[in-house]
Amino acid sequence: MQAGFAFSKLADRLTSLTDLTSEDLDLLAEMPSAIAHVGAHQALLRRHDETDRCCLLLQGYLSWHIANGQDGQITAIHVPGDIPDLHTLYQPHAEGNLVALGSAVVALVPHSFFRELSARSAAMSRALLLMLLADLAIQRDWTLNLGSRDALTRVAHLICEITERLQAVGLARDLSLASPFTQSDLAAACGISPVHANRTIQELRRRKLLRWHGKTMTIVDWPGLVRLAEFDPAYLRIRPSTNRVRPPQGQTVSTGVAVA
Amino acid sequence: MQAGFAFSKLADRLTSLTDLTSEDLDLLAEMPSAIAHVGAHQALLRRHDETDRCCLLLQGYLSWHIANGQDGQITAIHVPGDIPDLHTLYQPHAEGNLVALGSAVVALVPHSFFRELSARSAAMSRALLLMLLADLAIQRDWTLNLGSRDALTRVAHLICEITERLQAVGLARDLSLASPFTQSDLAAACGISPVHANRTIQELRRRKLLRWHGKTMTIVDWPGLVRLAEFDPAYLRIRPSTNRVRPPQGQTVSTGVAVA
DNA sequence: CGATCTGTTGACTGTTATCAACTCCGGTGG
DNA sequence: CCACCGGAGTTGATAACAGTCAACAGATCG
Repeated sequence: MQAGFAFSKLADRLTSLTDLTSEDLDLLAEMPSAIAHVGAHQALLRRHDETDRCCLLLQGYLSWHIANGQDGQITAIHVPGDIPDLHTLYQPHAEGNLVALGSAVVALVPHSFFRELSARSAAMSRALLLMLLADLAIQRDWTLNLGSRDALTRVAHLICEITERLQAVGLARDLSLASPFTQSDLAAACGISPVHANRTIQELRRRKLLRWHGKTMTIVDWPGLVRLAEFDPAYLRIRPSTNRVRPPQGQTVSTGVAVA
Repeated sequence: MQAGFAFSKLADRLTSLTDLTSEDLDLLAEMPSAIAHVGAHQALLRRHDETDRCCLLLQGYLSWHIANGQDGQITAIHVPGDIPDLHTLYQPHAEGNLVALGSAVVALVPHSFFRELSARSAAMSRALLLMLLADLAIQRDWTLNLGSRDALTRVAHLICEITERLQAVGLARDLSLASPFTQSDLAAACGISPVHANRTIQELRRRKLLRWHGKTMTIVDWPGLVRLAEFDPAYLRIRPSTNRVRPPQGQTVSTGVAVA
């Protein structure tokens, strides 16, 4: 219903986390935003910057990148519908560089909008909090991934996670996803060297788990990839995609239970 | 002023994050809590458990532990004043096992208390949110640590972090801290094998950076350890410890500026 | 005072990093 | 149109780091 507008992806993401009424979602229509296109490896925010707006990712990927060692470390990857810097609402200070992986499109939304949104709807306030908690759960999972898996399963797990998160906002439904990031980006996210990332991807190809040519990755054997990665999507807390939007409060829906 | 009560450590922790008035802190005095002693490697919460209370850590260390590979992975370590499962207020579901490292003392506090606290004081609500954001920032740093440092600097960095967090709640002021955890615990947190953890600690001892005998660790050369670990405590967002508690609203204090 | 957990050591193996060279591709300017 | 350029991907050789196995020492606790 809101296709084409900046808030559409955000609505998808929020309803993937919690029940929202269409009244709640209508509040998003008032979202003031400036659309910005950002090129590969370009930064939207740098370490120690202070900001008074958030970046709602509409298309592509954003990452938090921290310079350390040879190639630095990517500590988080965000997909469309995410607000990577939502926490700056409360701590306006950036702890790393917010960098695009490949080219991306974002909507710049003033903090004030989210503050008013929270004030006007308790459900939306809760939904934003759930986005932060989802980031925390994902970050825990990255800790697990980097701490206890070898390169092959690490890369496989990351690909599974990104695929699942894309699907939550209606992308990659055919197990085919945009992959504008470089092998070095992938290496920086998995804590391995670029050379080893290359060999790892070759191994995944050799096992006929995925194809990755150009800027598109296709997962050939999803169950096989999930098995290799020991991937359990429970931590993402994404709900099944049917019937996510509830009717406005006041209306009731027959549950089919109270028949008599 | 509130020494001996369960909320004292929580008050220390919250005021390390943000300004709170003594009125705000007085609300904590009404905290209903049951004190529980938990033994080494005992679990307070298991994966997939649902809960309606939080564990406020008073003494010792708690960790989130996930079974994976040989020894599993510790994804987080908490120090006194922390509420490791604060997020269960919004997602009552545990994603890992909440396990004591060494013996610990916790206060079990019903979710309802924190909900009422949030409703009664916006500042306290914000302070609790900042605790969650601090957990997120720490988790990001663990990702950086595991992804881009070798065993020696990884272990050094973790020890620096724990020391700094302890100091924020008035512990380890003399750079001497309780270390009831085993070398295998440390290994599980740093994503290395127990044998290698042992050799790493020996190397830290050999370099005269720390001593660790029995259940006490003493940092011999703090600047040296910080340098080795490339440790920058900024991400912890701990404020300087002087004059943290503001007078109640309504009162004013001479700032020494408006002399007229 | 024996059982068990933790810490320590040595030898060996395996994974991943590093270095350096080369290819391939897309873009750009002559 | 083609030559050139730079970034990305690929390959092989070697080195560094960390894992595994196995044995033993020391501590702790019933």
